[in-house]
Amino acid sequence: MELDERKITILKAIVANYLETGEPVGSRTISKYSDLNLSSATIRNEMADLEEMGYIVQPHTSAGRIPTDAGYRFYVDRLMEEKEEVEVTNGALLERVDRMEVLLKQVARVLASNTNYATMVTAPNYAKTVKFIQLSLVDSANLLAVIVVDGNIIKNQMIHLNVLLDNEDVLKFNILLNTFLQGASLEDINLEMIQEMKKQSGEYADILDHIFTGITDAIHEAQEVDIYTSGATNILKYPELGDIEKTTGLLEAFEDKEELSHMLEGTDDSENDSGIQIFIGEETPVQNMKDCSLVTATYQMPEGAKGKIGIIGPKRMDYKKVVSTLKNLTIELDDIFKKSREVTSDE
Amino acid sequence: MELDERKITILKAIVANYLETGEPVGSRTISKYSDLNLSSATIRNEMADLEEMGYIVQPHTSAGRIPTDAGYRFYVDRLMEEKEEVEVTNGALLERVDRMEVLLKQVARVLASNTNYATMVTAPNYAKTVKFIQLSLVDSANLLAVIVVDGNIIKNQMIHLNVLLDNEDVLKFNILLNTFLQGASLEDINLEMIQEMKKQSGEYADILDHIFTGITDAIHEAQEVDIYTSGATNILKYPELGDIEKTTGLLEAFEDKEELSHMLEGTDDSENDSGIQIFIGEETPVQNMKDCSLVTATYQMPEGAKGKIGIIGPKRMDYKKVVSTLKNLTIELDDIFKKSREVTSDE
DNA sequence: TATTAGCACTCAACTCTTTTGAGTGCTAAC
DNA sequence: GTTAGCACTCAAAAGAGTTGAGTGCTAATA
Repeated sequence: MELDERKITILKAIVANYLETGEPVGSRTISKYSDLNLSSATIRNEMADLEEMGYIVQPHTSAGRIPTDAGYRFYVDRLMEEKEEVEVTNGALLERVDRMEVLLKQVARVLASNTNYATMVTAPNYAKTVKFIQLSLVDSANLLAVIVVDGNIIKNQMIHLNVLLDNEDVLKFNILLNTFLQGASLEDINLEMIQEMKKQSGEYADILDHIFTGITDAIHEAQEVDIYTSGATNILKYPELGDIEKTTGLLEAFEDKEELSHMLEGTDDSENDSGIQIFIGEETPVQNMKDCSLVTATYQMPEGAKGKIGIIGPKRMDYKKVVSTLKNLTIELDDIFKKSREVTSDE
Repeated sequence: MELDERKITILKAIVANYLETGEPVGSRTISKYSDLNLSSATIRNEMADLEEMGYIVQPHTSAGRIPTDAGYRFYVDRLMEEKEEVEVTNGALLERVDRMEVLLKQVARVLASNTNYATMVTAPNYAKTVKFIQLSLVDSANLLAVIVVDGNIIKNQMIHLNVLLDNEDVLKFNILLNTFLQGASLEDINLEMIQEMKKQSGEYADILDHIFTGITDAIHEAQEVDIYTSGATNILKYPELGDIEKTTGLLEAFEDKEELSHMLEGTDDSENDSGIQIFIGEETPVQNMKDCSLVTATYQMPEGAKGKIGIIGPKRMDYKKVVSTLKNLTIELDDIFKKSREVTSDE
């Protein structure tokens, strides 16, 4: 059987209507709604064909049709023309904020309240190299290590001492650490390097051990992907997601930040020029989301670092709106990062 | 009417039974369950009295009784004998962790999975004074401000420069800042102080402005109470919380970290020696929780700083278990802090 | 040959009624 | 003061009927 022009028109009408109403779509509705001027009987015949081809199903005999995953997929890939007008919200969407963390939290929050879906945003993942490292003596027992990695991500580590150091000692350590570590990527810092540093530090080798533990801790932490979520409760607004168990599962998945960030990082955006990916139902990378759709976008910083934005909603989410919102948002983000770079001038 | 011994026994039996089953308790159940050896008719008479006194109600005629808020309150205050045996989980409950943040997250998580309620933990709130402040030149355009406040809470702020500074300038600033700010409580830092510093800084007054904005930002942030939550989805396990709307409201309240931490900080623990407080139904400080109970505990650090732990569950939560778990937990926390203090020696 | 009108059929959802059973309050007897 | 007994209540479950949107099929139509 062939998917001719008319069948496509009908499929599109069905999906569009279902996205709007959430109710199974009947033949008579299409007969009136579309400008095909066909009787409901003809539509019925076509619908039977579309069902056979796997694009739509009936929830039960004598009900209208709803799209299958394949139906949504076809709609998203081929039928959905995006809203081309730029959103009015643009510009006012985000206040300018300096701290990355605050900015991303806000992105998640604004996006959730704009779309009424659950949202998540990961911090950009750099190929992290150490840019600056400094130890300071806070008091006689505590040494503070501050590590700045590429992209101005700052990590602190308080190191407890059981020997007395004076400021001169600390200065020496600082020189030693910076000589070795500045510009090193986090993977470069291995046992060998540590051994070498210990050798050069002479009498302070023991303390260095202590310090190193602190620093590697901080580095590990810097490597973890931060993720911010918002709008979890929006999930409850879509009762078609079914029973409480499913909802619970979803919310649990949404609470598990680690799994979420892995999931987002795992999405591959290489082949898609806009950086936007849509996962429908079973296509989602996490079992608990198989009754939902996931839309992800990638934003990019001037340094090349990338972060992800994700939206989880029901399969009948407003894909058009979500995609266009995400596009605008990534553009705006790119803009903010570019501007903030101009202000700070070059490195 | 008087609340005699027998009425108390019956009330206790009713509450205990309802906590266990979640079903309204009938007279026949009590007649068999308790060792009073009274017929159900007698129990019925007593129950009518208890209802009149406001301790129990019938959800509808011809149903058994359930406790009112007053009934729960009486049970909690007078009838509940705590489990005195120490929990087996004690000791293994928490791995030792160095970073406060990680530790508290774990507390929330462990507590949620142990109790099956929603949990939250605030970071200890210090009377914060500046302990150490340092500016460092990360590169020509970026100045990093590191501020350590009492209790070794560290805040960073990256300050973008549009003038060139050399290391000597930075050193001057550092001396200036530390002279003025070290030991100052966060409230002390006011306009007057800033004016005075500007005067002394001479030609750099403009830059200082810039720097100050950064520092006050960081200080503000340090004053915010951090809060960690876990087990939000446990709320969905108790359908007696009623319709989806209530549940949504609850979950939303639970997502709003700011409101939550205000709420917890607002609970007054002065008159209770164990530091544990129980809020039942309407007693809870937040409207959305009026169908739940909230149990809070206070833990204490050797420096005197206090933090709160909160548990939200249905009114028919297992108060005994929750209270004893919280007691053990705060003891264990106190222990961890004491130990970590011993190791780091004194300040 | 494609389209359509017409009709019998299906089935979830709704309403209305009946049944069930746990639980009560009251009264009279112990 | 306690209890047996009984009539009464009412939510919840089960059943019966009604409705209406929607279908598939067939025969007539363009």
